[in-house]
Amino acid sequence: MAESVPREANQIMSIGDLAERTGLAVSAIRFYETKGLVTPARNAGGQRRYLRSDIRRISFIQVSQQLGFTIEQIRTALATLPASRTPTQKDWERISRNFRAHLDERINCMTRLRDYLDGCIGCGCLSMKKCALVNPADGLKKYGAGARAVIGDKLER
Amino acid sequence: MAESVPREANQIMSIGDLAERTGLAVSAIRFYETKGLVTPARNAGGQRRYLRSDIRRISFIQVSQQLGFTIEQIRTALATLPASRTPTQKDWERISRNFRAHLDERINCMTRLRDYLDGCIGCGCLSMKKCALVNPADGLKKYGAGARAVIGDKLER
DNA sequence: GTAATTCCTCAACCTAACTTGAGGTCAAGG
DNA sequence: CCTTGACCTCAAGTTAGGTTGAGGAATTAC
Repeated sequence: MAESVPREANQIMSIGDLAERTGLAVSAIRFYETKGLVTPARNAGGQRRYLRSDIRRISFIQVSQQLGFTIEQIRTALATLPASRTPTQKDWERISRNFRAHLDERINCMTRLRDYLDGCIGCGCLSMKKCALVNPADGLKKYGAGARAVIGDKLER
Repeated sequence: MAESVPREANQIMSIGDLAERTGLAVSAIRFYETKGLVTPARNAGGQRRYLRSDIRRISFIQVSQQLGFTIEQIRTALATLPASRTPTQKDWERISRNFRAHLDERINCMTRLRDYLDGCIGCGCLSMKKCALVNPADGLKKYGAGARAVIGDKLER
């Protein structure tokens, strides 16, 4: 009896609904919640209830992940969204622009690397000094404990 | 007394030497060995002995990692090098070209994504259908158990 | 010749980003 | 009402790419 109005019409979804809408696993959505990326309301029985606007939020997370951003970076970006009201298109545009800048940087970095590749790996010197491989901007990857050692100028000969 | 000739002059290095030359941690080089990326000889005492050509091999691994290739992809690439002789410049060029192709693909993918970004996240539709975000070529990332679910065409409305 | 390095192996630990499973509750349909 | 499926929490497992540490042997430096 807790919810008399049909959820769908009321723009309110269960976690299963949201999962189906976004293509994410239910467990992943819960995981994102533990990381502070979404904060759904709860109904009387303690079950999560999402708004339709959360679809966009989750989708943003998905896209960002595909672009290689970490959960933490995404969390930071989402934190700039207004908490008091449903984010507007302008809000999303702002975040989008910001991420695009990061993306531009990464594309430039990869392009530079690609252009150096033959002169680098192919040439027989493999000199990292020229390679500009030194600590690529916001790191394509950063696993493991501690920061990845910077590739310095101590190669070959 | 096992090694009378100075190692350096003999083009033979200890793991520590190689680590210093490449900027990698000793532990990382050993790790790469467990993954089949390098297979150094051993001296009488059981210590690893590397050739000068291994510097290039290790460097290639470093570069490839920075470019976002997985250990397995790198292993596969290195496996195409001749085992019987020291790889020539031609050998490295061939691998390099191959990797460059992958890199091109990734750059294209990211560029496409970047160009869609505003029309995607910013526009208010966030339609993944148009985003081409579906399973980016050779995967920017692939963590966790099992393959990442493909972002299908089931978004928003 | 011996002390200080360096190296060896093997097992355990680390982070990121999730998934899986156990044991139990909630909600919707008939 | 009561069964079935969706949800809940919490703990443990997974993969990639390594690092850290213990306990012991080999080299190098003086």
